[in-house]
Amino acid sequence: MRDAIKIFKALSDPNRLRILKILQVRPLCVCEITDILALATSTVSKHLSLLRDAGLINDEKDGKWVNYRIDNSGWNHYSAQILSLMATWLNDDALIQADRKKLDTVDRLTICNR
Amino acid sequence: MRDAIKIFKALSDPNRLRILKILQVRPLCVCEITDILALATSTVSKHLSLLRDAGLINDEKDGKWVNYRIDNSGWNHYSAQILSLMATWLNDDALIQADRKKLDTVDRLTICNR
DNA sequence: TTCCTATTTCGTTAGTTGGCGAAATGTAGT
DNA sequence: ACTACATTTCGCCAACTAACGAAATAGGAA
Repeated sequence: MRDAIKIFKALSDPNRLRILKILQVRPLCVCEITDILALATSTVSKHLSLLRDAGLINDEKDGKWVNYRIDNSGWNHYSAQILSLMATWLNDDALIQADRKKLDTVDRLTICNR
Repeated sequence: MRDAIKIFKALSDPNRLRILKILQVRPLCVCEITDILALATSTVSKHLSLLRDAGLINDEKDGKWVNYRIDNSGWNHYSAQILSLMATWLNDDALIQADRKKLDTVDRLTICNR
């Protein structure tokens, strides 16, 4: 039951939903996500941690960046099924669409180190 | 997005998951659920309210009882899909199984008014 | 080795949530 | 109309959570 609760809690916050929806498009580093969501880096880092601990995303070091992406391993028994649902959900949501539009221009080489 | 958040929040609590899992078996009144979960009536009522507001269950007056049951109307855009998932989830969970076993003996005619 | 950058962790604050008991409400039965 | 019963709402409390800034950590580049 704890694995299911973890997933539901992870998805109970609007900003964490936004993170998941933009990561569906492509992998991103913390400061790119920070830029898109306009939150503090520390807040984003914590949100990412909760999503990762729930089995919904994973991370990978890439030079000086840590890239986060959707985790399709399914190590959390329930995550694959939820991720399948989430792929179809909220794609018409105005805020999600606005976030995704920012993906066109977000670029770690220009926004990090600010 | 608020409808999705409502559902995820509703399912983020172990006791609310338990309520949903026993209601999958059959409709129940508040005092039957109260007996199975061993919580205060007021607590159960509040949990039921959250599940109902999320579109996962509905209620119906039945004499002096209010019966709650799974809501298959799908008025919350996302609830049908989550309910389909939940039908297969957690059925092996020991606590859920124990709760469901109590369904064999719970009887509003003997437990209410105590 | 040192410096710089990206990220994570920590500490604090304000707001939210799950539990309870008490009070209020709804209504069936007499 | 009154009583009894089932439920809901309210008020309180303790625990939890999302936000931030500061400090600590990780590690790449020079």
